[in-house]
Amino acid sequence: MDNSTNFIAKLRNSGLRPTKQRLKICEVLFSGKNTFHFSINELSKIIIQKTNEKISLATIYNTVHAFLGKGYIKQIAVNSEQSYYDTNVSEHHHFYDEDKNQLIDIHDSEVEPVKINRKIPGKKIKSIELLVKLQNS
Amino acid sequence: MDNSTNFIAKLRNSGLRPTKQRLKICEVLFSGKNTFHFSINELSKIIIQKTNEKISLATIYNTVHAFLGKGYIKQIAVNSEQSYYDTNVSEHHHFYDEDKNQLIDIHDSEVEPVKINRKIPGKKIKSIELLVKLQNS
DNA sequence: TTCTAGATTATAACTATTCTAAAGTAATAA
DNA sequence: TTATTACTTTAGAATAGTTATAATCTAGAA
Repeated sequence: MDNSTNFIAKLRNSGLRPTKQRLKICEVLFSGKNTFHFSINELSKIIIQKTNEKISLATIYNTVHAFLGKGYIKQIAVNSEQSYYDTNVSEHHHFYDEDKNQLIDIHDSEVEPVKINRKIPGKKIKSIELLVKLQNS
Repeated sequence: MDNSTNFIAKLRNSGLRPTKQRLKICEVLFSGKNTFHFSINELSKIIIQKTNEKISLATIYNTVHAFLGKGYIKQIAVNSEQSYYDTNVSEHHHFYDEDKNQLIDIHDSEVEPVKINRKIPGKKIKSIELLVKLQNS
């Protein structure tokens, strides 16, 4: 059973039709051994590099939103210029290098777990994001 | 010595000309006893409410950038739809209520201090932002 | 094979933000 | 004061990221 078979099942199981485009995006996002961060534009370029074919921006946006909804990827709040996404959906934190415009994972062992001693009535915590902005020293 | 005198001195001391618009924005941002969060659009509306006059969006953007540069306010990374700013420049963290689109301060006593046990060569930490996203429970 | 709901696409539209260049104003010096 | 100059404000144009639209296409079911 190769990767593409896996992706077909993965998509079907979560109620998404395994279209050519979605499979291609799965390949790009989930075939490598490492997780990574990307913006929509970067993803578009990676797709062209790796597959020599272009997927329309609209479809990339649609697919990224669908994958977000299914929890395949997550969004990272960095700044308001563009959205960043992460193929690592486990709870973890980030350095953001403002000069290189680059996100770097912070591993659990590198930071004390964040503990919030306050509750907001009627609300539950959806996510905890820690962003450590870096500048040249 | 009233507020506006203070703001004139404040602006002059940091090398910004105390123009009518900048003074007005100072009033709106720094006269109240509480700090608060705002987007550019919200600020524009508050100015109109409080002074019955409109300041052009370009000037508001300019001024907010100038004030950011001088450290009068700080920016908060919430999402990529728009920028949020905070008149409380001390290091503290936030809840973000995604349903109400509202930021809520987390006080120091409500969270353990964040400690990062990792250094990135050639970089220094510029800021540590913790954002706790909330949803209806 | 046919049908249909869902998917893809190019492109238009929209929103937040930045740029431009003309007109206005604060600070300085005479 | 007045004149000069550099900085500021402004409307509106331009740009970038994202979302909406509507026509075409396709996966999956009948």
